[in-house]
Amino acid sequence: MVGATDDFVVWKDFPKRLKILLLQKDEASAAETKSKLEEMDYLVSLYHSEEDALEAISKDAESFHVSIVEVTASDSCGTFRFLEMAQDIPTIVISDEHCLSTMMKCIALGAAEFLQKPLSEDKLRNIWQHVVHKALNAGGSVLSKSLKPIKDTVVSMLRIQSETSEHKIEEKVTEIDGKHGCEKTMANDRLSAPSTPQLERGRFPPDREFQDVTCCSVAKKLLQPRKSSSSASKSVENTCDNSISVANTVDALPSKAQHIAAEEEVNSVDGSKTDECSSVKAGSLPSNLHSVENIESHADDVQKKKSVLDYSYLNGGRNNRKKTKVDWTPELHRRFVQAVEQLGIEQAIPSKILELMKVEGLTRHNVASHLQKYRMHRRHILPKDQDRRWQPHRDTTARGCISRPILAYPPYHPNCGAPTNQIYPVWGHPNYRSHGVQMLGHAGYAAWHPPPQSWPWKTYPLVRADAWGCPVVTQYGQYRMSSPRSPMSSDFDMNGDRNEMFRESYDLHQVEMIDQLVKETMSKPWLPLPLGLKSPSTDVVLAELNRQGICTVPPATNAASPDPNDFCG
DNA sequence: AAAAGAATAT
DNA sequence: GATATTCTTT
Repeated sequence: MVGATDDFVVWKDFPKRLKILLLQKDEASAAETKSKLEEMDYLVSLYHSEEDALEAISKDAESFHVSIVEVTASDSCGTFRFLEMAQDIPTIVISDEHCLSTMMKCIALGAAEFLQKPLSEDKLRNIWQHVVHKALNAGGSVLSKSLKPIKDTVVSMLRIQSETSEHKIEEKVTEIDGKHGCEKTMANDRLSAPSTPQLERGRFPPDREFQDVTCCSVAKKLLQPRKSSSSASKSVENTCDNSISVANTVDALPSKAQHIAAEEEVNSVDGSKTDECSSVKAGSLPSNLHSVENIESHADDVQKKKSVLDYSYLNGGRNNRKKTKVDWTPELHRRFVQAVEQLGIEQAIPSKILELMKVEGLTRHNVASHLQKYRMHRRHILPKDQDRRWQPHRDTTARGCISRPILAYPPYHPNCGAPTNQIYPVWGHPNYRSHGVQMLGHAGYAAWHPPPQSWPWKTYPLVRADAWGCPVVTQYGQYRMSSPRSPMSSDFDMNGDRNEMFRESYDLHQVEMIDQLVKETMSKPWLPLPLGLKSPSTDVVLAELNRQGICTVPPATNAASPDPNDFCG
């Protein structure tokens, strides 16, 4: 729990005592604004000149949560300058002006909002939203002291809400503002603007999807399930419906009984458990599969990332009686396999698997069905593999494969913490293609993503984690003579950025061992290759020789080359 | 009765 | 072919 390590400070009566910098030259109206704000329990520091205001900011960036500055026809430059300088503080511009270009300029310079005078109470009251917005957008490391409690507060409130509604927090948050009795959306991590249509703030990173949520109706519209495409995009795009998401923590999942009770219901008739659109949900589940905490630690990431196990079924709400198919995405399958491995073959029964998987909304039937397929597939695949596995690769007497640690692993690691496919990561099939699911999990798992229409356990090129927990090295992808790196690391490279997480948790020891194995093998070419090591194909050898400037090859070299497709002799 | 597993339907 | 559903067995 992230919150457990950090000090989790909740702002009890937020937004009271929010610190506001007020920059207004006209003394009379400044006093008026100030008193209005103070009535709402905001703490106001009034300045009459940009210099003073800027100085105050520069002295201590933490002094203010939000600033309100007035722009006038006669002096807009000062305001612009302030906006430029005060990029770190949400700034609301107020004005008598109705000049569109002035408004534009202010917004372009980063103003959070442009409010036209006279300032109504409502307009002022809601300025806190900008602070929340800021707090949620600030990355964890950048989060200032003054914003931290606000973020914590928001998280806390959302958590309460989520618990109340018995829902996982998803990435869309509605009903933040009960006062207006309408739904505001935090879709893509933003709060809608308080009072006037809000333009995208120039200071936000440009990669954010522009989503101009300006009023309740729009927000609601955005949250409408897209009914027409129930089968087309069943996977991750929608959140207003039943979702199979990770029941991440015990507290998020009140009781096992409830979980099991819920199991068979989620997809059935009554949607009462899942009051979908008003639910508070948090996506962004990186590999560790936590939910609420991610609001804290990844609030800035929340917007784009989709829960890896966010199986959102269109139309899955109360009206839809038809069960929707479970999309056994790689992540879901990975959890399945992990559960199966953890249980061992004898104990791997649907109910237990389901329990271990901790995937909300998934039913025992779903698991049973998948298990059936899984077993059938295994039955089909395994005999071959076993043959292959025990088939001697040339001469195994000299370099028995069994003595190689990497080649002979205990078939099953109960509760070892790291699932076998984490220890023996595999990577994607060259044809690997994610169908729209952003793989946030362990990169090793990413490779479990079955290439379309195929099961993952038979397609990855390097290491095959046995479906029942006995990973077997079957084939090395590329053998590079010039750089005797571990074949794993060479494949890392091909895997791009997914490797970051992978690298992190991958057991370096294994890599070293393989590295050593490869080195040894290369240094003693007269010995037979250990099982799992494959001699380089003719093409690779020729290419490498060519690369090294050797263009003529004696015929004998060619003749000795094995069939590139035959990895085990 | 409930769960698992197999067979069958979609 | 993948998954749901139904049937049969435990």
